[in-house]
Amino acid sequence: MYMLNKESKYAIRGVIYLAMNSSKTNKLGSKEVGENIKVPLPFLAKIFQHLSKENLISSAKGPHGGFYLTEKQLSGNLLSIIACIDGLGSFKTCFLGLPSCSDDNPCAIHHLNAEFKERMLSELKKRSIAEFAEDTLAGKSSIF
Amino acid sequence: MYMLNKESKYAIRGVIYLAMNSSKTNKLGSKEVGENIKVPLPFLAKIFQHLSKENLISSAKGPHGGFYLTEKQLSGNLLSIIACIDGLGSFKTCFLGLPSCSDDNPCAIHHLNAEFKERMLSELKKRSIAEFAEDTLAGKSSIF
DNA sequence: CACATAAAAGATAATTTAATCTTTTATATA
DNA sequence: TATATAAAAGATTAAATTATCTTTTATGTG
Repeated sequence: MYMLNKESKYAIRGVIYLAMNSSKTNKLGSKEVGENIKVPLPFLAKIFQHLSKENLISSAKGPHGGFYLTEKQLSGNLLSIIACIDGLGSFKTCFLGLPSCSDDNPCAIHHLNAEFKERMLSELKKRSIAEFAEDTLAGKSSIF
Repeated sequence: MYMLNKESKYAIRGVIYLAMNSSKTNKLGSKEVGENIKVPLPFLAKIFQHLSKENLISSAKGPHGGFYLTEKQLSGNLLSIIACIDGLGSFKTCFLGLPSCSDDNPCAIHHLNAEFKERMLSELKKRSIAEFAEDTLAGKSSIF
C-alpha cells in the first residue's frame, strides 16, 4: 500500500464517480458504481454506508434509491472523505516510521516528506469534489 | 502504513545504525541493534539476514560475530536497501490506486505525487549510506 | 397492503503483513 | 577438540487489512 489504504482510495474514486454521474433525481446503487470503477461491490457498499452516516454523501432506500451528492456535498473536499474513512494519521507519520519525527527531531528525509504532505493536504483541501469531477469529465484526469 | 512497509523502515534505520556504530573489528549482533533502535529483535534478524544474503551488509558467525558494513557497502545507497527488502513497487503505484495511472492517464493528483516520488527516489539514490550516517552523527537527523 | 428494491447493520471469512520461535550451521577461542 | 557464540534457515503464530455474506429496515409502486 502507498499512503492511503484501499478503503480511502475506493472512497475517493466512488465519490468522484457519484459527483460525475448522480443527482437527487438519478441516484446510483453501489452495485452500479462498483462495477464501473472496478471496486469489490460489498466493500464499496460498506464505504458508502460509512460516508453516508457522516453526511458526506446522501442515500435513499427503496426502489429508485441509491447514493448521490447534494450541492453542499459537491462543494466539500476529498480530505474530508479520507478523514472520514481512514483518519488523517498517514499524513502525520514519518517516512521512516520514527515515532517522534518532527522539524525538531527530523529523520533523514523529513524535509522532503514534510513538504510533500503539506502540499498534498492543501491540494486535497482547497479543491472541491465538484472541481475534481469537472476535471475528470473534461478528460484532464481519470478515475479508471 | 505510509509508503514503505515496516521491514524497509526497520532496514533503513538498522543499516544507518550499523554505519554509525559498527566496523569489521566491531561487529554488532542484531540483538544489540534491535534494542537500540527499538525494533523487534527476531524481525530485525530476518531483515539483516536478507540484506546480508544480497551483500548489502556483511556478517560473521561465531563469537565476536555480527553485522557490519564494508567501505564499499558504506558507499551504497538506501534505495538499494529498500529495493532488496520490499522492491520499488511503492514508488510506482498511483496515489489513488489506479492500475494505469501515468502522465498520459493521470489521476486527480498524479502531478504532485509523481514529482514527489521522483525527488524521493533521486535523494535516496544519490546520497550514500555513509552520508546519512554522518548527518545522523552530526545531529542533523535522527534514527530514533 | 403486498411486494420488490436498495440501503443499514452486523457477523464472518480470506489475505497480507508483521512478529516469533525452533533448529541448524559456522567459527573463534579456551 | 569441546564449548559458547551468533548468524542462517525454516516453520509457526498473531495482528491488521481487505473482502464477503446474511439479516434487517425503510420506502416507493402496483
